[in-house]
Amino acid sequence: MDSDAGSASSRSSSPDIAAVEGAVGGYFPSKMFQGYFQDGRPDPGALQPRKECSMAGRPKAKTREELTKEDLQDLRLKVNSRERKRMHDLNQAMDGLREVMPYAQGPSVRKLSKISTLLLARNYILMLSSSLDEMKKLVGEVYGNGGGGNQGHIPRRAPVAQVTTPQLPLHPLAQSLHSLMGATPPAPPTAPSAPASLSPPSAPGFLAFHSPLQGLLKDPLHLSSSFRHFPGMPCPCSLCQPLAAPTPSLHSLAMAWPDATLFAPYCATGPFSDHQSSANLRVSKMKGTRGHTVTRSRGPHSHSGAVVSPERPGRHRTIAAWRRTIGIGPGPSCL
DNA sequence: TAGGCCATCTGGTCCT
DNA sequence: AGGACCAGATGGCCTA
Repeated sequence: MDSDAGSASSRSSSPDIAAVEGAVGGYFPSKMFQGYFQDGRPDPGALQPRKECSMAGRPKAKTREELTKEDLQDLRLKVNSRERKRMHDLNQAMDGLREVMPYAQGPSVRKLSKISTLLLARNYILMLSSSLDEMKKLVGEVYGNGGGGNQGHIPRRAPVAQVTTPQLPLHPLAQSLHSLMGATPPAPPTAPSAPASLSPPSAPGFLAFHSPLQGLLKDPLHLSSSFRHFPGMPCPCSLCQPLAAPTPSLHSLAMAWPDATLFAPYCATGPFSDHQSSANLRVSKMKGTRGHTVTRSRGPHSHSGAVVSPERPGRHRTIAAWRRTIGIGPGPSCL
C-alpha cells in the first residue's frame, strides 16, 4: 500500500524548501538558488560513499532481466515517489511565487492556479519594468533639466508624494505618479509604514499596498485582517473601487483591475478569452477547505495507495463571481 | 453535467 | 545504471 517507499531518497531535483523559506520573507533571493545548487542538487560526493558501501556489501547488481517482479515493483514505487517529490517541490516553488505576487492572499482567498500564477508573474514583471522605465524618465525630467547643480541627487528626503505638492506645477507623469503615491495616505512621522511582511521586498515603493489598518477601515466587508491590498488588484475597499479604462499610464496601472493590466495579454490570447473564467482568479470564502493537507488516493494507479498529502483546492469562484458577491461593477470586457 | 484544475502514475528520453 | 525531466493518461473535486 505504501508507494512512498522512495521517500528517503537522498536526491532531489528541487531547491531545498527549508532554505528557500528561511530566506527573508520567503522571497526569491539568491539564497533560493544557493539552496538549489548547494542543497537541492545532487551531491556526488555525498552519494559516493554510500554507493561504495552498498557495492562492497552486496552482490553485483541485477540486470533488468534479472529483476524479479518484486524488484520491478519496488523500482516502480521508488520512481513514483521521486516523481511525486519532484512535483511537490515544483508546487512549493509555485507557492513561493504566489507569495510574492501582487494579489490578495489570506485564508479566505483562493490561491491562483498554476497557469494564472505564471501569467501574472510574467505580466507583473513587465509592468514593473515599464514602471521603472517611466520612473527613470520622470526623474530625469524633474532633475535632469534643473541646471542649478542639482543634478544627480535628490534635494530632499521627503517622499515623492510630498515632492509633488499642489504648489508645484506637475508634469503629467508626475501627476500619474502622484496618483499612485496618493493611494497610500502619508503616515504620521513616527508611525511605521506598512509592515514589510505585507509588501514584496523588492517592489518599488509606489507599488506598495494600503496599510492594513487603512484596508481594514476602508474594507466594508472586513474580508480578513490578512487580506492584502494591492494597487490594481481586485479589492473591495473604497480606494480600489474606481475602474479605470485600461491605458498604459502609471495611473491606470495602479487603478485598473489586474485582468485589464496584468492579465491583459492572457485575456487577449489565452484560453480564457471566452467567458467568465478569463482571469482565472479564484476567490474562496470557504474556510477550512483551502490549504488543508489531506491524505487521499487518486488517479488510476492509486492501488499503490499512500498518495502523499496533496493540497486540495477549495471552492472555486471566478473573479466575476467575486465581483458580484461584493457588489462591484463589471470589469473590463475581457471578463 | 461539462469544463477546469489538480495529483498521481507511467513510460520514454536524456544526461551524468 | 540511476536519476531528472517530460508528456500522456486517468480520475477526483469543484464551479457554473
